[in-house]
Amino acid sequence: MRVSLRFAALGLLAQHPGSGYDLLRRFEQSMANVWPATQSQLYGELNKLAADGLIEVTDVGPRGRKEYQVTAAGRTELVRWMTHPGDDPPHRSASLLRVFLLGEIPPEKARQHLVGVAAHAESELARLTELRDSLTPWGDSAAEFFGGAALDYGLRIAQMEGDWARSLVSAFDERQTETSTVQ
Amino acid sequence: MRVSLRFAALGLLAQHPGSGYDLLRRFEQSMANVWPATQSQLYGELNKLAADGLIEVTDVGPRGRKEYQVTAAGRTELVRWMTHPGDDPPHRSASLLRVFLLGEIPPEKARQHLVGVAAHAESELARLTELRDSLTPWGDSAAEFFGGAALDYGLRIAQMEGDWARSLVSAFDERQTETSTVQ
DNA sequence: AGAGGCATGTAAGGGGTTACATGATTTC
DNA sequence: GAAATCATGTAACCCCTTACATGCCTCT
Repeated sequence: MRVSLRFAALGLLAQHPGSGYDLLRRFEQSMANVWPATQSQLYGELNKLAADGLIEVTDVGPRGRKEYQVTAAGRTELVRWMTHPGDDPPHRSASLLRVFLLGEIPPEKARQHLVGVAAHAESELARLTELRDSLTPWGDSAAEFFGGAALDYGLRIAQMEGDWARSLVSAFDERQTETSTVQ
Repeated sequence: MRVSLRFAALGLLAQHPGSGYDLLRRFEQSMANVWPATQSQLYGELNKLAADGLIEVTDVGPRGRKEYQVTAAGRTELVRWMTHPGDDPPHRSASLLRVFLLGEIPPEKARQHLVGVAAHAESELARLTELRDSLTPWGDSAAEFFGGAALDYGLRIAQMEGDWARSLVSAFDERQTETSTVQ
């Protein structure tokens, strides 16, 4: 059983109970960079989780609002998933695919693309740095600690991607001058 | 129109014509780390690409083998996709999701998991280093250059992930001693 | 009374995986 | 002749996205 939105939702509910609507906003805010989810999908998954007994409705409020809470079975299942990796969906990166195929387009455009990748990495780095600095520095719960760790991962990726793209542009330019002088 | 296997297949065919069967092996070998694809999906996509006129059958061999080749329209479409990013599927990382939710499992298990992440990064680094060193060093075509660049990206990711996981373990240990002494 | 937010749901379609199915050709 | 490999395809199922649909509650 693959399924990761399942565990994303289960995990967020484990951090704090709430309704689908509540959860949706938490997906948009804290989790958007790790595991984005749409409204439609989320409601469906919550019903499945409830049907499987991993979460339960503890209260029904105005407008049919359902307050969800993780059950004991749900916690067990969450721990099981978290401590048993190996069944994750494979990584796919469209941006890396582009680079892989960059030899198939005119060199000029290829170079241009790489410069764009570097620029994008820099803006991501800026965005995430700003996000980190805007975070409440007094938070020291476990959830905030690991949320910060995930953010740090993003920052390191952005940094690395910028370094990589810039070094690639250099290597590309060297390569181009080489081949043109050989001819 | 999202669709990336489409362009992965189109791009590989642009590098070199061949049959679905040929392509499948190239997916398993050179492209497995960038954009994995299954046999089933690939044959379906090739038929769609042919129906859309982006590739064409140039020859039919034994066992109904179809030799495919990229058309002019296909090249145009490939260049368009590569130079116009922005419609890529969102990034989802199950392993990062696990870290994000690590506060929901017992600290001991959380730490254990992080150590495992560091170990995995190290073995990935070793695997990719070996792969790089086994590559034909005399290759200097554009495709090989950019293939090497993609591989370098993977190496940098592995390196970064190891650094990150190790620093996280340190921070986690500090945090644990802090809270235990405060009590 | 109307606007905006709260709250949940369904339907259609695309992309991906697994499993099943079939047959031709080459190799030993 | 048997086994391995070549070669393509179909069917069922799951995950995700977009769009549509519906109604309630609060605030002004």
